[in-house]
Amino acid sequence: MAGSQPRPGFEPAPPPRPGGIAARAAAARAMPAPTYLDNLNPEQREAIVTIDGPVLVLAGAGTGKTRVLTTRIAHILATGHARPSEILAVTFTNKAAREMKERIAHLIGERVEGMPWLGTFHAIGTKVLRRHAELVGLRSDFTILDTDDQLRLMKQIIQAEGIDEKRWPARQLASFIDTWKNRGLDPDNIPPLEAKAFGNGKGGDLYRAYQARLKTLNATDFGDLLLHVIKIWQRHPDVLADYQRRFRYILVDEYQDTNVAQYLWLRLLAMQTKNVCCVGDDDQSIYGWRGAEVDNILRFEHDFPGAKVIRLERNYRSTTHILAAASHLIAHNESRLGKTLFTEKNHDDAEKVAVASSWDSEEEARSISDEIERLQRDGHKLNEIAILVRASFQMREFEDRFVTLGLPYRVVGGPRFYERAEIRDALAYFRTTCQPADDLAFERIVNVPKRGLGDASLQQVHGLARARGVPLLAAAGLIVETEELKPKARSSLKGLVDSFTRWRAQLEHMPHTDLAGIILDESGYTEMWQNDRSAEAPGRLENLKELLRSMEDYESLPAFLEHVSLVMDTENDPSLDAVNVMTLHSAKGLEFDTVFLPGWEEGLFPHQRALDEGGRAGLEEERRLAYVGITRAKKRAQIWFASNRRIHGSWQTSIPSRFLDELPEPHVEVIESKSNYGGYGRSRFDQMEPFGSTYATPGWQRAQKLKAGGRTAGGYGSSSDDYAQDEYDRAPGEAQRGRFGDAAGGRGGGRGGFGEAGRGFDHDSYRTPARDRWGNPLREKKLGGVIEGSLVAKSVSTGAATYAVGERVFHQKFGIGSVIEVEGNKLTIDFDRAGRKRVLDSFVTRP
DNA sequence: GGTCTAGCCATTTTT
DNA sequence: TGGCTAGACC
Repeated sequence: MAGSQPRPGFEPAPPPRPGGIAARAAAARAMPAPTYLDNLNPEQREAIVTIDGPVLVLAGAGTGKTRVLTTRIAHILATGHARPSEILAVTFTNKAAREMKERIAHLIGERVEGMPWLGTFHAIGTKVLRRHAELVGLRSDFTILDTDDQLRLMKQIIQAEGIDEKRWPARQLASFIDTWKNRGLDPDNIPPLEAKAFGNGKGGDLYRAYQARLKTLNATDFGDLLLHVIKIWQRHPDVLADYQRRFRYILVDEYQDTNVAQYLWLRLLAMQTKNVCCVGDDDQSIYGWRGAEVDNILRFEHDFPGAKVIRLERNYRSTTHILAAASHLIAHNESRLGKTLFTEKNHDDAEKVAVASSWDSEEEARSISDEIERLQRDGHKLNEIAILVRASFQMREFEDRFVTLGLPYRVVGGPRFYERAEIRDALAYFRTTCQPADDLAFERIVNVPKRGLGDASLQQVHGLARARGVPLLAAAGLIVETEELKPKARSSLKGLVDSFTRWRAQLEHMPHTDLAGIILDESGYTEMWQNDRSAEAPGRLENLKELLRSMEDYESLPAFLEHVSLVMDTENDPSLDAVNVMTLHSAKGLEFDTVFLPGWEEGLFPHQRALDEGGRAGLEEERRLAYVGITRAKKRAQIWFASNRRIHGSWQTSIPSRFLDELPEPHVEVIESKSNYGGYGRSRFDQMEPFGSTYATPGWQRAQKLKAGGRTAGGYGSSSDDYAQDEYDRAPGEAQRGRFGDAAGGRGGGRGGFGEAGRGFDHDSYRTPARDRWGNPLREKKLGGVIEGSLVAKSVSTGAATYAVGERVFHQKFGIGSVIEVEGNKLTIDFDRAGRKRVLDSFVTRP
């Protein structure tokens, strides 16, 4: 798990006696009766009890996947087949790992503490890599760069290669390299054609240069956490054998999301014992675009001959209608292993899956929030309601609406705590303190707060660092002893260098939380935000406090930094009752009583780009996304589409998603539009050109139906865009109304009018004005990048030339002069025009 | 070295 | 439409 400290050495497991008498006896004492096997269905039980040999568990949505995984672990432990430290359990997200830990703890008690190898691929990769870092030319205290650092590094490399940054943006290179790493390719074995596809054929070289830079920085990116480990295992069979022996049982969650690198990683480990259990659902593979290989799951039986495949199809989550809708839809996909979910519960009185339309996206937001208020009045918890969108821009209208209504909501996903500028700045200070060689961190904060250290000064430091082959901080330490920099820059840089020296000295002697506070205060960083008059400054200070608080859970600053680089998520406050707003992607694995699925329109869902770039495979992945969306619902699912949507600022007429017609009639109820605009397409309907008509046709039929029934309702004022009207609508005392059609008629019941508009508005707990989210995101400070091939670089001699007293030398800034004194690499020179100066030898040349 | 403005681009996201 | 970036300008 993340947060683990690098441990020196590798403790090999004592002689294993799987299922031995002693082991069983010990287990029997701790675990008198295996109650954990109660209340399981036959398939689940089989998936749990079949512990030897390869097993693939195809677990449909809501079939108890996590339960199987955790119980399986409990079973392995209880039967004495392995000890906690001999089980490797891999997940994709920290959240999943955390949940699994909790649930195992619940099952078997405290012994979960002894499961050191339960974690994400990356956390486990880090742990392995720290033990063997030297085998790939790193030190065990390497840093893990995040995407922001990577990008800056790539920018520097692109510049250094003299490539036009505009034509070849660093982002694109980052995505190339990411893709290569996902596929387990290092610079030496990328396909030549791909290597040439970037930067005038220099793609491969840039990748190589990037890796080289990482090594000198003693750093890795996320991909390396897997790749380096694969390399180590491939090149050092003895090391691999150690791990193969250690991990008697391997479990993998969300197997459909593994990429090639992760697959290779797993295969190396599992080769020996073959006790590998992969749990996944090919129908929920929605991460193909970031390298996930559905093939891994489709090929499992081929890769592990004799594998047992167990299907979990008994669904415990949703009603018959919801399951039928989802199943019918997903059956339109061709590449799948095939599963059919069913439920044994009787849902006679359950609601059918609702399909509704609106005139535009604004009305969609209004209608859905009306419906949510209705549910709330009927006693439903907001926490049990979710709005799942395809793309995050769709959230805005909902947020606006919720703010207007004072309806509590939370955005799940979104910008994360550790990605906020102030948090990253603070972390950069801590990183530089712990890791004086962390140039990227140093660069980030060298002029934050402003210290008058701009590009020009930084270039000097960079030039020297490169010439000497030392980190920036060290170079800064050297340069401030000279007169290279302007006096102002020099003294402020000296101040910073001295501070870091001081903080570093305190690292050992002071509680790390105290030190962190001192660093932020002494550096002037806290003060910078205190003096900032902008609206977000208080929030940022609060975030910094929160950062210091969260540090208390870790034993040292380095331990905390490791945690941060691997765990980028923050928990939402579940105690607050609020509507959940998120993308379909981030909804995977969650469930809610009621799910709203807005924006089912061609081009948005399925997304045009998925179709353009992915063809049929792209369409199928979109369909799986739809499947994921529907199966999140326990009791109620409502699908919406708007006839008009604003895209990139201009209004566009849209066609209902083809997925709508892939739903089964008997389980779907078409809901009348409440809008007095007339539901789908009164006027627009006739205007619509059959563009993309092959796709449009199916949706057409649905559109006709909706048109037929779409104009009836229209409560008063429901169509008003007018804010005042809106508030008026909210006056109490409106009569009962039917389920959907007249929801807008008045939001009377529960919430009053004006006075309560802000009720439950807790600024700390959920997002307030939508502006905050969209108008004020993480503005990063721009720091001077590295300038290669600049004037400075030219004036820097590469070797450490030595000069003799009396020798004539040339300095870029001060001109010609005579060496007066030589003290190591520091020269005192009488310049003909500039007078006597102390400079570093690498800044002068022989004329 | 900081601020202003024109031009570009615009799914999905974890580690 | 609007947010972000790079480069011009003060």
